[in-house]
Amino acid sequence: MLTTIEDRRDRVFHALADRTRRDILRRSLTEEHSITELAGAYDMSFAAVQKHVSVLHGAGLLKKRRAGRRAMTSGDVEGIRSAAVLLRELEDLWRGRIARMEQLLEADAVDQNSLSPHPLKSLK
Amino acid sequence: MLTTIEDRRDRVFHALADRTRRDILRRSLTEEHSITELAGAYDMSFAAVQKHVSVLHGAGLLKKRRAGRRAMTSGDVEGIRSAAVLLRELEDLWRGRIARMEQLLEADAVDQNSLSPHPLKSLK
DNA sequence: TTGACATACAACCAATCGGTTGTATATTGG
DNA sequence: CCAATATACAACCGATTGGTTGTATGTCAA
Repeated sequence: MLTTIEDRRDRVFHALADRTRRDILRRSLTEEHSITELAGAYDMSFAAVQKHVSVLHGAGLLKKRRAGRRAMTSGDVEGIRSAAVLLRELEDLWRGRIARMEQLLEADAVDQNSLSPHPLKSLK
Repeated sequence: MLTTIEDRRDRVFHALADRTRRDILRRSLTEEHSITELAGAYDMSFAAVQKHVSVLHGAGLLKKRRAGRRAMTSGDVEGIRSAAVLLRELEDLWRGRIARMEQLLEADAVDQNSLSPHPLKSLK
């Protein structure tokens, strides 16, 4: 099964796109919980919470550990960091645009007689 | 329309959970594009790309501007930051830095606004 | 040993998602 | 003016999502 960076990003952001899962993640980051414990906090069935835990686990946001008959879940901060890395990359891209705009403004200040359309559209 | 913080987080992470939308966002963060320009980059219909742009716009990740018959889109970094803020909060939770504050917040868990991260199980 | 408990998982369902095609409307260039 | 262009939007479709119930299995405690 070839799972790419983009596949994992899909899964991480999808897992974070549900408030129940975000809440489960919050609880699991502060302390370890069994699924039954977690299920007691929400107005839904045990199986539904179990599925949410499974989605978080599949995204690498939760770690699971067996303790007798209980399945203990705790947060895995690496998955969160992988999402933060992408957001940081996007912000850097945006900052790069600002840098380019400043460069263009300097260029325009030097060459004010150019009648040609703006050279930004030349990509692709 | 009562759109809470958690509603917006749902929309932001959902918008980011699709690689085509992430790519549109990357392009729009570096420079402004019309929807037709964007659509030319992907192996799908104009309408499909139009929907992706709409999802990104609804999540506050894209700004739209009318230029004659063209709809120009550019990235809005504030939406990205709002996602980054949540991730940072989760990391802080993991470090246990605001565990004590969490306890304080549990005192008024009745409050349904943004401070309550999840609609708690109904206590009838 | 034997219920009661905790989990796993399958089957099912309505709603949403990501895509399509088709149609309508506004704007532009020649 | 008029044809080409750019967008908007509705209707539809198969797949996925988020939930349910039901069943099976392993583990603990009395």
